[in-house]
Amino acid sequence: MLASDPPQPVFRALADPTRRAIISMLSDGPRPIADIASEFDMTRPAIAKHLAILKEGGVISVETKGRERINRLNPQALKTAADWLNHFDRFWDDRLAKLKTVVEKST
Amino acid sequence: MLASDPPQPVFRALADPTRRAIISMLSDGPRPIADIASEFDMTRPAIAKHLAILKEGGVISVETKGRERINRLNPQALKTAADWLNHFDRFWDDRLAKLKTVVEKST
DNA sequence: TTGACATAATACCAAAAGGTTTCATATAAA
DNA sequence: TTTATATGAAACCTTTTGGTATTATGTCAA
Repeated sequence: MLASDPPQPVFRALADPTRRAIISMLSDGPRPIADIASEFDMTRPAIAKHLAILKEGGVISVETKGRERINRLNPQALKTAADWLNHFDRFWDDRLAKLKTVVEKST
Repeated sequence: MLASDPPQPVFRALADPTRRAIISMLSDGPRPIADIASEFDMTRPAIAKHLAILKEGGVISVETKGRERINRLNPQALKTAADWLNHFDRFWDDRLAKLKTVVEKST
């Protein structure tokens, strides 16, 4: 059985390589905008736009701390996309798919 | 450790809801273009463009059969995207992540 | 061989995406 | 209280995206 289509904003957020790089970056811990922007050859407003799209997709959450805004990865949103894709894993890994079913049922 | 960024065309292919619907559709078996287009409220050329993008991403392969062109799902490309996302599963499912590691090592 | 069918190819369009620069605002620090 | 810092927000630009309609091409079938 296939998963129903996941919320569009998650896959939209994943569609850009800069945003995927930001996701990887934030998996090491939360960071403010300017800090993130310093790692890209791109202006800060451009990064801010990417962060806005990541937030729309629920991929990050933002916490204002003084004059800084801390961007924190929200991996649950990534799971939404992963779940959709993993429904196709029966095509590439039957063994693992079966094992996962066992694990999930044993919960 | 995180996966390196996967080929951009795969995630681009996944970014559109129509294309994801086509992927689901083709997971039931290969189909020609007109057949796919008949299930959407959209012209056939529009569907043909989506199929072209799916093909660029390696998500489908196309086989010409007489005057028909059969579109077939290529799940290996989906695995590329799934692999990238699943590297974050330590954030949402430690138990499953560990189990997968065991399974992969036992190969 | 003529006609119907499946698709390709082209031209065109509006809106969204991805970037820039410039300016405004709020907080921290001297 | 000034000044520097971190960010927001607006205006603008170019390219890409997602769609249309129209026309052309190749293949099957009567």
